[in-house]
Amino acid sequence: MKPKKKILLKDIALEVGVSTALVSYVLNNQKENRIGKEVADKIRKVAKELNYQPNQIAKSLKMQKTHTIGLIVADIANPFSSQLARIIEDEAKKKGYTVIFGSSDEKVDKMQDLINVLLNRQVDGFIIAAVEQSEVAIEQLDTNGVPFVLIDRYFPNQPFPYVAIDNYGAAFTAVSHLAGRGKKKIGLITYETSLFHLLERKRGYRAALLYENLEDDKHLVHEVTIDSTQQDVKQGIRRLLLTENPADALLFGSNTLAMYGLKAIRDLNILIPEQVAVVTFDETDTYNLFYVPLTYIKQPLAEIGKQATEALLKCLQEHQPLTLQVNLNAELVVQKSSM
Amino acid sequence: MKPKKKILLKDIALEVGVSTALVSYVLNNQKENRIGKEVADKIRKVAKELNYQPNQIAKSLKMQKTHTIGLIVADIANPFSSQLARIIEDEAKKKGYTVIFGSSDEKVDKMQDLINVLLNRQVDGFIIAAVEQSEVAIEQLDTNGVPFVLIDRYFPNQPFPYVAIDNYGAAFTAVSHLAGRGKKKIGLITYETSLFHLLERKRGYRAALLYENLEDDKHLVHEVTIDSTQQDVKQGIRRLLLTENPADALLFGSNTLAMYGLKAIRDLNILIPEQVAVVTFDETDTYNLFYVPLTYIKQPLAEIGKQATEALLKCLQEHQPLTLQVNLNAELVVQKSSM
DNA sequence: TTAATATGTTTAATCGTTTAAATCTTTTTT
DNA sequence: AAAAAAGATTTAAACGATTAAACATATTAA
Repeated sequence: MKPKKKILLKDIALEVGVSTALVSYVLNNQKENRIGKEVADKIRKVAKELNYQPNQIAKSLKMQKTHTIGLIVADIANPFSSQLARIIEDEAKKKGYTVIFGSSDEKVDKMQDLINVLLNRQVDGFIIAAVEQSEVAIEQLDTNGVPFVLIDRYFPNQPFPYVAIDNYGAAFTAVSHLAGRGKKKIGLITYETSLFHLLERKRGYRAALLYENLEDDKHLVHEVTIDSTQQDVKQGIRRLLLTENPADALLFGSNTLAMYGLKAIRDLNILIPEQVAVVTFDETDTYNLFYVPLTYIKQPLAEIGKQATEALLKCLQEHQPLTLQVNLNAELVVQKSSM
Repeated sequence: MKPKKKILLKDIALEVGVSTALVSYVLNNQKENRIGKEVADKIRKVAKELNYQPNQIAKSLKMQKTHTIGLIVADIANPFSSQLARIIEDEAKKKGYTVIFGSSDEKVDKMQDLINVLLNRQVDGFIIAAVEQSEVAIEQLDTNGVPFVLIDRYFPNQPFPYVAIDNYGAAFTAVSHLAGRGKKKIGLITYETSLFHLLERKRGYRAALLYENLEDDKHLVHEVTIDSTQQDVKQGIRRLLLTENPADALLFGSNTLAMYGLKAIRDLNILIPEQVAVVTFDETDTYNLFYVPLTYIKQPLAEIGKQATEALLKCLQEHQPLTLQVNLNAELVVQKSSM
């Protein structure tokens, strides 16, 4: 119950009968050749005996490094975010870093707020899934010399480091695949947003339609706001499928959209793939357990998380400038929903 | 590019022409009645102009409080964990705390390691989903006077604070429900573990069988190790369902088990609920999108996360001893899989 | 008028580390 | 034998905040 006394450098110094400086040098393996072998051993022994655990806060203050990185995602409860978080956690731990996270809920001000809080806590760098309208916030980080890597989302005309996928290519491949299966009216359900990665998905979708000589009808695209609900998506499904000339295939722009959309499709008793073929972005367990296994665009989350973390930590440790701008390939996993 | 100079208390003091002490007093609203109105205003104005952001590390060192809590879950990538994480994040933020998380992968040594790392970082307290064999580690926290609250899992014979559900009752209700639907051979797929919450589920299952006058056959229970895979669970499904006298209902002890189990059931072309009724612990979106909506035991995650966080922070802020031991009720959401 | 009190601000120690510079010893070189 | 070099350790100043205690000065009380 009574907080046990924390062992400090001072305690070891006292026990061994030397100065704290010497203890510090020894425990950090510095000035190795200058320090007496016996004293060094004694210090190490006592440190172990007393189970000395350095106070990282004090260390951080002095060293101006916290060995902490800030992770800002849209919503840690979303599997896409939490899977990335797990990878980043592991990668960070390997290098002795810990992760503080926060969810922005796709709101700039929440994101800005998180950045501020984490900066006050002196995180050494950030990994950020940037939200709409957050370019200024990111720019500010950049001008202030705070190291960061963007993941998933990025800004096309900015030199900011990022790791993402080739969203254009992924959407293009998906639509081509559907066209190859004889689909003529391929719909897209996505967000009404200026987020570049989503625009790219739309651009890929359009380009593929053009390439495949398919109709690029405005009515085949349904956009919902980024914080929309089950109902809003259901509305879109109705619009695209319950009409005299319905879409014969659908591409969902995110896992959440697919989630809502599939629920709506099932509730409306529309059959996949007989009545409508379906392809979606992102992978969730759901897609394999759905009554018909779903064709999906599998993002290389492990690769994204790893590259982002590695680059950031390398920058932090070796003081190199961050320059990576990576677009990884996403894999189209073809299952029954688009056959 | 060049790190912009961070504004310190000293800078404000210099600008206003007073001591840092005074600045600190003003910005922390201390000694209010003792401080000259004009100076105070000037200090506040300059602080705002220079956009002063206090260095939390320095503050933490001095105050011996980091306003950070450590969250240890089994795996942040698991929706169960990440949903809890989100709630805890929000609750913590409300009170000005941030969260550092780590995944234990159900391993004691990883958990112990995380505790050590986070303690070194001087987290003020912990929220922990304890793993098997971790009683000693938790006891140690307790004797060292480190505040913590356990979630989901807990130790029955220990006075440690926790927030969990009534696992016995939940399992009992689920099995009763199945019995009420006329099921006679109700199987259980769970982990081979000494984790109390899982034992409670098994106990609830058994008690309900007894209560309903149903056979309590060892062959109806299949246990897999806590780090088992899809294959191991499939094995269990085979054992319980592909036999001359198969189970006519199944209760899954966790979301991961259900995930694996359902995949196996589908792959084996066994029909739910015609051939086997299914109820599972935990909620995931999957369960609603599965070809037949699943009956599941819905844990009040928001309530768990909130109560745990609130209690912990209250303890931290008001220095009250932590005593809560809460078992919340879980709700059985009946859907088609058990009809 | 002097002492006591109230008001406003500063001084300086502190939190637990790190580390450049100083100090003291011993050994080597000349 | 003195000077220089090498070896071992300590001193003391940081890091950026907080805060008890000290210090002025102005006001009130006696």
